Amino acid sequence: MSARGFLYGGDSSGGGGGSSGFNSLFVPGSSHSFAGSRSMVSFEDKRNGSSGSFFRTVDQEDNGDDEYDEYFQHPEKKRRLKVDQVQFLEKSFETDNKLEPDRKIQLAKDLGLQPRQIAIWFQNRRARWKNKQLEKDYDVLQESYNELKANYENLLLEKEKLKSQVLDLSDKLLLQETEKGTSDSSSTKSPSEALQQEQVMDCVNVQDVASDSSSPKCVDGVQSFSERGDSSYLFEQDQSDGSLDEEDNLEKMFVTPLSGYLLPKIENCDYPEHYLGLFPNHDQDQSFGFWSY
DNA sequence: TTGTGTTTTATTGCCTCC
DNA sequence: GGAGGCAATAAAACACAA
Repeated sequence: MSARGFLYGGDSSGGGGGSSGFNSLFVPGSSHSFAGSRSMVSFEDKRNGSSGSFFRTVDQEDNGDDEYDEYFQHPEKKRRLKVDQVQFLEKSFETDNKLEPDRKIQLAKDLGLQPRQIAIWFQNRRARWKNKQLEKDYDVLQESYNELKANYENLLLEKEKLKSQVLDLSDKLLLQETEKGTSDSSSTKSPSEALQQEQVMDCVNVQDVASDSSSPKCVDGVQSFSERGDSSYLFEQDQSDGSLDEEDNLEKMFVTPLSGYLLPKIENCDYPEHYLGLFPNHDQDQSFGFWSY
């Protein structure tokens, strides 16, 4: 048995103590609320409701002698605090949830309770408050998770949309390349060719993608031009030229909408090979395997 | 009325601080 | 080493549906 467990004026081991200890401490007419008390509510209050205690007991108000007799026969019973007492303690708890010794003594006097009971009440109240806080934290986290999940699902939808858009554009470019191979070598574009190229360039909107901070980044060792800071990566096939400096190169490039690759704008509609050749594993099943969010 | 789940009061053991 | 806090737990009191 701990020293603290002994504070109720009786034997606290296993709810023991019995009425003998209580009776020996009971002082009829005493002005001290704590004299002889070992249960939740001072027994002195039951004997003399007008004593120094701020509150009377529930039983005293409600039932009178029957309950009083029961108390003497079963003084070990646990008693709940009165509503007024709880409200008083709640207000005190709102002021400060820690209990200094002086405040504990004062509250005990005001409420006609044992200082130990005040300490226990604050301890249990802090535990309840902590649980409430945990519940609130959980709700906040849950809400945050739901928001992230919704964002993620929206990004997946956007990804699929962009994916189909790129495939559609690739088809158009391949078709364009095929038509070019079968037509004469004239440098003049047919109206349909010009329209197709215009559509491609409209869809590949450099500003939209480059300024979108939420755009996915390419991974798996594939770096964009801006990450690499080295234009040679994208011009390896044209290095024989050697006449272009970087400023000239930048003016002739565009950023791919999906991965942020910086690719050369190629005149005469011949960039299907260049465009597609810069995507790793370009086929319909794997061409987007380097995406990550 | 009774069985059951929840809340409240209280104890115990361990830990930290002074 | 004592005082006090906390987590885990017991047990009484309470709420409520069947």
